[in-house]
Formats: sequence, C-alpha cells, structure tokens
Amino acid sequence: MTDKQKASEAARERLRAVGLRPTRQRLALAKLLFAGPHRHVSAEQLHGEALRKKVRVSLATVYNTLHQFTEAGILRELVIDPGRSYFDTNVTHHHHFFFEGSTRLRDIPGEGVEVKRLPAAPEGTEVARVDVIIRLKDSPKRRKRSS
Amino acid sequence: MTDKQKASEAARERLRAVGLRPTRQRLALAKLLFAGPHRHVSAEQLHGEALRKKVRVSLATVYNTLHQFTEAGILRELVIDPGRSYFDTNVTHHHHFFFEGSTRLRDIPGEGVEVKRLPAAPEGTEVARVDVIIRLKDSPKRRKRSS
DNA sequence: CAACTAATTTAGAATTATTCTAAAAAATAT
DNA sequence: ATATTTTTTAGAATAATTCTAAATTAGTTG
Ligand SMILES: [Mn+2]
Ligand SMILES: [Mn+2]
Ligand SMILES: [Zn+2]
Ligand SMILES: [Zn+2]
Repeated sequence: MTDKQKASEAARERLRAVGLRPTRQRLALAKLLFAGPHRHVSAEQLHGEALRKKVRVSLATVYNTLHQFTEAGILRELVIDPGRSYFDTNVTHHHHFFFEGSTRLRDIPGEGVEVKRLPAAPEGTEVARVDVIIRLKDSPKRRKRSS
Repeated sequence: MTDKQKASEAARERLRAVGLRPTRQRLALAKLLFAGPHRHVSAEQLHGEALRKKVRVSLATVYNTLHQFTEAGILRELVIDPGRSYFDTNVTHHHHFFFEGSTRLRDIPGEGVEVKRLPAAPEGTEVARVDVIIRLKDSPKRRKRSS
C-alpha cells in the first residue's frame, strides 16, 4: 500500500472514530492536518494549502470543519494572537512558545513545565484547561555599555 | 479635597509620569480605568462607560488610548477570548481565571502560581512574558449514577 | 439501483472587532 | 497671539469569522 493510501485510510478512520461523515472535503482537510508532524494552523492557512493542492473547498467549510474537529477532540483551539485563532493538531498536554510579532508557535512538552500551587477553581466551576503561553521577543544582539 | 478632585489629580499625575498630554479624553479614561479596584475591560465596554458618564469620546480614541497606555506600561493587553482583547489595569505579575462562555476574568495573585522547569528561550530570543490562563467551565451539579 | 431523508457544502451577505485616513480641534511652545 | 505639534474624530476600510438559505452529497430503505 502506498503512503498516500495509508494517509487516506488513516483520515477515513479518524473521521469514523469521531462520528463525522467522510466527505471529500473533510478527508482532504484531515489529510493535510494529520499526515505529517503536529502543526498549528489558522483557517486561512489551511484553506490556502487546500487550494494549492487543488482540493476545492470553501473557507466556510474550513471553518466548520476546524470547529467540528475541535469539538470532537482531535484539534485544540489556541487563542494567542489578537484577531486570529490557531488550531493545534497536538491535543496532548503541552504548552507553547509564541514568537511575538510573528505567527510562529512552538510546542513545549507537557512534562517540560510544571504549574504549581494552582488555587482551587471557584465554587461551582472546574478547570477545563490550563494554558501556559511563553511570549518571546528577539533578544538584543548586545547592549551598548551605557555612556 | 473631594474624592473626585483626588481622582483627577491622580489621573493627571499618571499621564504626566508616562509623558502623555493630559487631554480631556485621556483624563476621563484614566479616571474610569484607575479610580477603583483593578479591572479587565474591553474597548467597547470602556467606551460604553464613558458615554454613560457623558464623556464625549470616540471609539477610535478609546482604542488609541488603550494602546498608548499599554505601551506606556500602565495597562496590559490580554488575549484570551477569540476576537476581543481585554486590557488589565493590574500590571503586576499575576495570572487569570477565565470563565468560558462568559467574558469574566479573575486575577490570581502572582505568588499563587509557580511555573517550574520552564525550558530556556530559544537562541536569539528572550522571554517577554509568561501567561497562565486557567479556563473554567461550570461544574455539573451532580453526575447521575451511571445506569 | 431509485427514491428518500438527513447531513454537508457553498456563495455571498452580514457581523464584529479593530485599524486607517485625513481633516478639524486642542495642547503646548514661542 | 501665533505657530507648531499632537490629538481627536467621523467615517471608511480591513480582517477574521459567522450566518443564511439554497444546492449538493452521503447514507438509508424499498
Ligand atoms: Mn471558535
Ligand atoms: Mn493591540
Ligand atoms: Zn501545540
Ligand atoms: Zn488581571
């Protein structure tokens, strides 16, 4: 079996597992998202990729699909940048480096950070998720000695 | 001296300290933001409050002012909710509870959370800020015993 | 398969938050 | 006062996202 076929199988199986019909669009998007290593994509980015690969799919469907995948638990939505959401194919416990001024995100393994002494969730609520975002800026090459 | 006068003085002094001209609009917004206890506001919210208090100010000026205050270090911008920024009058080190499905934020004192074993910032970058967001959901009243 | 029903996709309009533009107004400096 | 610089503003523009309602497609049943 070719790699392409394997990716198709995997995508089909993934949709079946979460109870979503394996439509042409969803299969194509699932392949783009889950074929290679983990990634962080915006809706526009993914839509662009699909079009480049000659997969005809509307932007509305990309949004619908990303939200369906998120609800199904095979994607995770990240809010990090004002005015744009990212979707993360890595739904295991982990945190993020964010390079300010860019759109780049890098994973930090879940064991790589410990969040200690979390206060209890307020009465009537429970913790849905803990997000740690480490915002990075370029470090100045070298500080001039002050005059 | 009345409380009102004291708030005006304080606002004027705050603007002077960061080198922003004490215009009518900036003074009014500074009073709304910094008079009482710490708060988390969106631009629209603050604009609404100003209008209710008969302070005539445009929404564009509210945005300009919030960004200027942020650059000056007397506000901090929080990205938590897709499609809307909050501005935090508490610029000391602290983290947040966020009540999903609402727009409510609650501070967690900086000492209340410890982030341990942070990996080093990648080469050429340095940590600008570490944000910890604890996303809360309503806890179910009581789970029915499974049948 | 054919017919049916329910789910999905889509184009395009609408909405929302935010930013931009360029002209008027206000603040400061001379 | 006059001049210079900064600020404000209305309104247009932009960008991401959501909505609507009609067309298409998938799964199901006879
Ligand atoms: Mn969403
Ligand atoms: Mn901003
Ligand atoms: Zn990630
Ligand atoms: Zn806060």
